[in-house]
Amino acid sequence: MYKAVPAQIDLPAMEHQILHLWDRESVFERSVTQAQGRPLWTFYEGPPTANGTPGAHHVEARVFKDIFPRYRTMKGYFVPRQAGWDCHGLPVELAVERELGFSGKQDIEEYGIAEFNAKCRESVLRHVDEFTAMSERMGFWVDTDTAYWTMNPDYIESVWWSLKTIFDRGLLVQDHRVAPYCPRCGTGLSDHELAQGYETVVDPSVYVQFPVASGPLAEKYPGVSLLVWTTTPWTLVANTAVAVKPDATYAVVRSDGHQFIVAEELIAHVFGEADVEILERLPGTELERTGYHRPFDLVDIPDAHFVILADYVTTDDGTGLVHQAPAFGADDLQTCRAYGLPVVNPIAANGHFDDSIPLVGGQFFKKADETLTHDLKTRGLLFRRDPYEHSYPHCWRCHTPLMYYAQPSWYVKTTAKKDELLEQNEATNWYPPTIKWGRYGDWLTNNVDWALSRNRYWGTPLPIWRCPDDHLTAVGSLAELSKLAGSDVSSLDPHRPFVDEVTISCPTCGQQAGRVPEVIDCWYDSGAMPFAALGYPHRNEDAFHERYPADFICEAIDQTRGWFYSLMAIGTLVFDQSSYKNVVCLGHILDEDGRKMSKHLGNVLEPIPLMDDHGADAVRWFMLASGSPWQARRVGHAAIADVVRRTLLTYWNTVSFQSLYARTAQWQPSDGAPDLHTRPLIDQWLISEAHRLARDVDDALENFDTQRGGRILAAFVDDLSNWYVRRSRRRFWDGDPAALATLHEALRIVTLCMAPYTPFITERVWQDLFRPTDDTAPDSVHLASWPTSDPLIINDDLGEQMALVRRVVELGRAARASSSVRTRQPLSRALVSAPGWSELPDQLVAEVAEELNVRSVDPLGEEAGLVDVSVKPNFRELGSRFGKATPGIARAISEADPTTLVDTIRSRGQATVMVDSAEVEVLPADVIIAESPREGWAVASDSEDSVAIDLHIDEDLRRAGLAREIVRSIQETRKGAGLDITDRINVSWTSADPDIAAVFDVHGSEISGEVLAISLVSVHQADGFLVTTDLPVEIRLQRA
RNA sequence: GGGCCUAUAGCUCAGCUCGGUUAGAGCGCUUCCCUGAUAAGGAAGAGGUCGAUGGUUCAAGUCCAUCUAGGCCCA
Repeated sequence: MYKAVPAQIDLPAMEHQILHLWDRESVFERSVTQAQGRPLWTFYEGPPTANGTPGAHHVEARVFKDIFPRYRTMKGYFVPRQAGWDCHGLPVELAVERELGFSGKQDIEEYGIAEFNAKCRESVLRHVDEFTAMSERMGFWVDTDTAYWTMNPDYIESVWWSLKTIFDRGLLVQDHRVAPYCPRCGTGLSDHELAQGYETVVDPSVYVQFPVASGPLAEKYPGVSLLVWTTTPWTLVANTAVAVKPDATYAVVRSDGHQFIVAEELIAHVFGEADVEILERLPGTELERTGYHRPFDLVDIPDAHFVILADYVTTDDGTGLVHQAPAFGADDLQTCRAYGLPVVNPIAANGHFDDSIPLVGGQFFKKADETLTHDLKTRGLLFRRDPYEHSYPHCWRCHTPLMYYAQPSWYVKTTAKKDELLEQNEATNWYPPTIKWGRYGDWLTNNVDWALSRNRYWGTPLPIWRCPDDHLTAVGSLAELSKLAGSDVSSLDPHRPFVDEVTISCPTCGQQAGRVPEVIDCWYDSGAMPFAALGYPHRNEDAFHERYPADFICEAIDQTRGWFYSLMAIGTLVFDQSSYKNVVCLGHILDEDGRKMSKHLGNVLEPIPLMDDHGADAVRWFMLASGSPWQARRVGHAAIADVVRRTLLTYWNTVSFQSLYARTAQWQPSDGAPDLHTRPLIDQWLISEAHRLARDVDDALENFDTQRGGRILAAFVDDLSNWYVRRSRRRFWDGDPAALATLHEALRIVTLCMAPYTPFITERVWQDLFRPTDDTAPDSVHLASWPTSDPLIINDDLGEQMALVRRVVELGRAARASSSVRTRQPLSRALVSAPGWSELPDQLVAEVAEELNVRSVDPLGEEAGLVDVSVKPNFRELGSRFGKATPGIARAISEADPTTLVDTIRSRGQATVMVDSAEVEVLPADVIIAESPREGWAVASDSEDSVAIDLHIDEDLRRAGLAREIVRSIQETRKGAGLDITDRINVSWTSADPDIAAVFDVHGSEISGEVLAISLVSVHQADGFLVTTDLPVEIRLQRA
């Protein structure tokens, strides 16, 4: 027997019960272990940074990381799901710094690196628990027991091995470059970190006059100035040169009594409405070597301050003259080096101007903008100053504006492998596909070397040792290090500061070598997880080769330059093959107003409260099926509550309905049921649709399309509830085994198909309906296989016929609604005109009659003279045959007499119309024929179908309507009295109205049957429940 | 400045791959119906220049180009 399934359900409470069930019966573990030995389907879990608390966007990614492994497991694959935690990196350090109230690296060093790193480790452990709790609550099945931690020594050793491999290939090098640098964190940032942190800010943009000091122009135009534009006034202190575009035209102009040199194209941009007189035009090349007075004379920069040529200068913005500070710009450095100019950097590593510098000494670089601008103004050198809104890179975690800063750094030469990377990308399936050549491909095409090193503490130490003669030794494991060090360090914590204390003798020269001070970018850690998670190559060699590359990874779109890149880059560099084949790339989650969720705005949706409000299933369904996963989506309580109402509760109601009537009838699935072919057509239809469902959802998930699968599932649930159950209710009341068996099977299939989407409610249903009634059923829906779809059972013709039935019913309902006759009132007949109607089986015609409450439904065509015929051209057909002539022929068809045209086409199979005095043949397919009845009918039509209902009510019909009204009133009273649907009753009635007496006389047994009355007598009763009705009758009922 | 995405009803979104003459759904609103799934269900109504312009075509929400606005990413 089924378990009793209440109509009302508290979804979140039910989910907590299911969580206990899974835990008690180790369902997840069994779902994995029972699949061992089956074909492998590999999923890599991208490790969340164990820093801070999880948000709604984490839920999004995890829903997708869950559904496909569940689906593949049901499809017979072995899908190991190893969790992982990204432990290292700046975010963790920053959180700890905040906790300890530190303001920079100096504080950390005073505190002690060992102690600081111990705090970092603690912090990681704390946050991991929150992620684990969230994952469990949402039903994300991932194995946390075997989780990889990027801070574990095994993991670090694997990372070392890969770095040594890259080093040995000559692709890991140290270089001095201008790179983005966070002065607060005291470290450079890689390009993909840079990508995380662009913020729109308003900076002062200043136009500064640099008086010309030497060269021909100085003599010709005394007092003329170069007009230079910059958005980083602080770099003016280090001004070394001014660059111009060699092939651009520059102009000497006079405005307001002053003379300036500026790019001709930009005169209007610079001077606006002001009067400008052009004194001379000259190419950029002629400005070369023109000397000028620099704006600030604060630091010593010898042999500098003249105009140089550079191709990268543009005349799109500013003045066409670009200020050069080689310490603070990659382009600047390259250009100035070519002219042999010195590189002077007045700013210390902490981002503050050197104390010894006048005016700005000790100031933070950004803060100096104000001081310097003010000073320029006082000295009359500031031509103009505008606020300038642009996006400027900020540190992705601490939000400090970055400086481009010349610094030594270690690089992975990814540019040397660019072609291979592009090749690997070519072989990767992106969902959505546009990412491949769009966002990600574009990024790869513009690839720059990976700035790998960080001058920080809590990270994987760069495993390179250097001797006094600069011989470099890369070390691939602790065992290797032991050998080189001449002492056993195999149980050493490979983190700083311990590893820093290990010295080796240089294999080249024998001198003592120490480790370089840097740690590495934590994106490298996570990108190394395909092998490092298994400790490869030091351990698990077979497992690694089996599981590489992954069949599937999934993250949000912000990872294109993050994890998606680091995985592919490391895979390509180390194994010559990317580490994933399919990648699902999700859009961001926005708040209800379409804004990004952020702590600043206070619009962050906390995942656990959200799931405790609506249920994890609802949140999951929303993420998977509501809107397009690739697109940024708005999420809010209203949208999720809608999912519950529309999909989950409809499904649940159907289950509850089935349970109620199966239990009432003492029916169980093992009782057997009539052969499908002998069941009513609607049963055959439902089973056919269920098999179609299994096929189509399978296909959608095979193609990573959860949205399509969700749409199909939702449509099926709607069919199930609002058509099959609605139409078949009476059979359930009667305990018809065919109906019960049909709905049982349909529910089984839809439950299995929905299980990967909404694992909780489907598990509840499995436990209530399927597990108790089938000894062979697995203990959990998640231990079951995907339902097989039998192509022989899928009946397309029946599907189309049922679609027609539903279309006609809809029109019929509309027709009835347009009249003032209630649906409860039976009517004599409806007439239908629709293509395919005449072939419709009687059973389906009967469905229409019952649904519309009419005694017969007939084809409209039989009623000659009753109908108006209209003919419309079928453009699709005409267009393909007649092309340009289509409009004329269409007009001719519309203007022809429809009755004659249709008669001719029907009798002869074709007709002719006159177009420009030529005859054109019209075939049946060229026209759309619609028929509708004339006066006296309620009619509704759409393009091709129409339904007409005879509104004439005779005595018979009227009394049948009264009987229905009496039945309805009694049912209402039964319900109000709290009777069970199976309770039998005694009914008594009295009425002075002969009409009412006649109703009871003719319809008495029908009424009794409907309301489960064992007696129906005409006597006056004083007790019992009084039935409320507008009819002139007093009815009372009592429980029998 | 570059790349990508988006623009359809008051709101949230389908439809566009593959062009066809009445552009759909849900929510919300109004009216009505049904009621043995009932704190459900159904029907009707109001609500659309399918972002703009130009082009291709017999025919454009759909294809092409340009533009505008918003978003994401990069310079």
